[in-house]
Amino acid sequence: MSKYSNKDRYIPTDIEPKWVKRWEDDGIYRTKNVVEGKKNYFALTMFPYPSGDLHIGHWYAFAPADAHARFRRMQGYNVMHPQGFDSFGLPAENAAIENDINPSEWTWSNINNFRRQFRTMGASYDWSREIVTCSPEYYKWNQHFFLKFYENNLAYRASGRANWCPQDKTTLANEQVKDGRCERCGTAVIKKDLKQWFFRITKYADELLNMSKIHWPEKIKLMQKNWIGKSEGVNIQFNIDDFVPGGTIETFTTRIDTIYGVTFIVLAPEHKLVNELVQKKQIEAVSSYIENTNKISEIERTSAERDKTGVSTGAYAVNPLNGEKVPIFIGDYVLSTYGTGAVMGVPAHDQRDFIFAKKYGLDVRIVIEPKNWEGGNLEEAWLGEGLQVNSEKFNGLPNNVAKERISDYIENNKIGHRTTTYHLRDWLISRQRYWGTPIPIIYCVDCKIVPVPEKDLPVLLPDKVEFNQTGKSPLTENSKFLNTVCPKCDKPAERETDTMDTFVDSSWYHFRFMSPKSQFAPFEKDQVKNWAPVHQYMGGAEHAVMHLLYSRFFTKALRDLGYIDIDEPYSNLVNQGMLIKEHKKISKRSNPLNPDPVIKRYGADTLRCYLMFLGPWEQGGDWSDSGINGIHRWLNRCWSLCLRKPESKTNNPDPDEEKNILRVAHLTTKRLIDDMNAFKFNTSIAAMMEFTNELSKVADKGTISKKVWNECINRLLLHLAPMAPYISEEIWQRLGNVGSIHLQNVPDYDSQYLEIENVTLVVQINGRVRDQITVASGITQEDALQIASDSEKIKRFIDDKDIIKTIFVPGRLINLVIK
RNA sequence: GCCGGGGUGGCGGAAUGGUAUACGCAGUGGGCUUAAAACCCACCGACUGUCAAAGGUCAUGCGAGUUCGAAUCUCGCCCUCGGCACCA
Repeated sequence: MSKYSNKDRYIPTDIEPKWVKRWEDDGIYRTKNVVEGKKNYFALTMFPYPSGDLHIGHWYAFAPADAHARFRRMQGYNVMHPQGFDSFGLPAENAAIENDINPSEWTWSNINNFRRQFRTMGASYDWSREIVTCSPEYYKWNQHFFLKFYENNLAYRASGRANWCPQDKTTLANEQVKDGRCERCGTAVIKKDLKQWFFRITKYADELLNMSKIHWPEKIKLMQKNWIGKSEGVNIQFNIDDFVPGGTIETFTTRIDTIYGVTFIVLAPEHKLVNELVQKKQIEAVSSYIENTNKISEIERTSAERDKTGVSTGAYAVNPLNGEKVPIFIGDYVLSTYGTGAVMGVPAHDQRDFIFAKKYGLDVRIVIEPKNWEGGNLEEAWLGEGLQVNSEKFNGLPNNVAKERISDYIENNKIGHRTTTYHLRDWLISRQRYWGTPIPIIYCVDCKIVPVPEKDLPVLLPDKVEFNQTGKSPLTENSKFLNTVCPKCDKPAERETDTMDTFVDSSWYHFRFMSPKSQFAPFEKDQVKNWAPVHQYMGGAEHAVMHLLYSRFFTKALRDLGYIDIDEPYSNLVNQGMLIKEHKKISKRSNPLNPDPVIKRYGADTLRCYLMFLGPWEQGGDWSDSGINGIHRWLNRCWSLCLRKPESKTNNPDPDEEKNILRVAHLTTKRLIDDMNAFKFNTSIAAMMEFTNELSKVADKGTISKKVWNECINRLLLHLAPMAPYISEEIWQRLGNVGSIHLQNVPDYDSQYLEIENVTLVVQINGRVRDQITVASGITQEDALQIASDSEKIKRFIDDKDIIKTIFVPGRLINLVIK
């Protein structure tokens, strides 16, 4: 028989389920919209897609975020920390195709599973605010916004070459193509000509570049800036009247100062003037070149390492500044989607043009004088600054001055104009898939594009469809859905069968949490006033130029449509890093890490704390199977330390020991508050461990009074509560406290306790530590020098030497510079 | 190629101009136990030194520099992990 009954031991599996139920019954995490005397604080994590199970990556994202939200709650904020499910999307549909199950059933069963597993985690979510994007109550509002966007020219339908994923059989937005591959499945993306729906995000390109109102990691802001890719330059027209009567080729350049160095023009093979320009003897070469271009993959085509190729059209264009005729080529290194789809070739000052010119024996004419140039040929393009040469009346000007003068000249003579181009494209939202929000549009032979009237929303997604994988939306084959009547003329008409990109769902979900049950509006204005913008957003960096960009766009669009009056969705953003295991990526097959056995063995508190302890959250961490033992041992120590029998405490305290333990206690509080504010969970826990180590040292010595001891224990528990909600609550209750620990306030520190009488001063000789002396903390430099030079260890060094300088850092060190 | 994060004991990591290696893991020795687990105590960068110590030297990717003093600041490299990449 064990000395202790189970009642006295820390058995996580006994206490954890009990508290989940109790917290839920008492509704302690239910958030009121307004609480007198408290500031609102909206803590949000990027909501999950409900795949099979809540895996360790979810835990790593959500548990520390929950601890932070709990910490803010205990600091006295009225915290809303909601959770929901981003539940439209391909996996459900793919599961349906593979296993012949209904996507809706599959999704809802996963959601139920997630709900259960989230409860195990002990997160402080307000489940009464849960939202599920695949429910009609939610996606109705996607449709509503679509219609508003359409009315206000923020949504439009256009045909063009769209990114197409042959595996997922749908189009993709530019942001969802990474390295020429589908961001989801990694399949090489091809181009397909299709009529698609777009959101006009480019309207906000400039405003999206302004990030003065968001406190986000520099990295994310930079990624967005690069993605938007603003560049200022000039569109200039080259006359091609000899070949196309009255025609011109417009090229975009950021280097108009190099206009006199143009020795050729290159058009993208898709450029609309190619057919008109191509000369008889070049027809065959040009068409076979275009054919080849269409054959190669997008990855290959956009690879920078690839040879630059092209073919002459046989036509010439006239440089409007010097009247020179230059040959026109087509080449696939010129992209039809950027600028005007045509570039002026300046081999002397652009490396790509240089390579192209060398390959096809074209002239290289220097117009900006390179540094140390002696008139010889170039080995590579000169990209630096310099004075204009070979540039007629602009000769001798610094090129950045010439840039402005030449631009003025071009505008005055109406041969072109200053312009700005962006890498950012409009957001393609059509998806040829079933499991998403139906786009609320009807096509009528007479009335053309007709929006579904607001009163007919939601356009419900039909329950049953056939998955024939034709590359068209499965809704196309559901005649009941497809066939309808025109709302305008009542004649038979057809519905749009594409569904929306699921990033539409997540672009405004944070607003829905504010009034999740609202039936007559997507969200209530009053609640937006109470809660927006999200004070603290937390999630992975992989969404930098997808969700986080779309969401900012949506906020600005909704503002302009009068729904809200804020400019940004998320004021503060923190990205967690990646969790790896024993130096390798975690993978279901090769390096698995399933949370379930961990919880069974150690409990959720241990798992939560270990995830926070194993490294700095923002940088990611390395899980070790043995490392978790340390956290479990520590929680066990906390348990026995806090629940010691009162007999072991003394009535004859030692004032010095008490002073010291109170100093450590208050120092722990200071460290904890600072570290939690900075999301440094690892050092927060280390601080608490040091505190428990100190408490252990004095626990049996009988030098601490009951009063001081209890003060320390309470302080420890209140700091532990956000990280380990179960064990702290259990101990709190066993100690006879009334009310949940999670409704208490975090104690502050009192700096009077931090002061100490004596400090250890390091004595250095020439910057090297030679001794340590204990002195009064307020000691003067003179006294410190006296004590230091009396020390035997120091005497050895300074005998027969001169002290030429003394550096004194109060409370830290005294450094003697000797010669 | 460009942009960003990072490189510290056997391992995860701490310290952002002032005692490098906090905290934890692993390891070693001891206690408790019939035994094991658990738990408790002590030690734990390398080299040198000693019966033991005291002490000394070296060490934060590499090389220079600034400073009384550098993991921390500056310059130049190397490695690694992310992101972007023919954007005219």
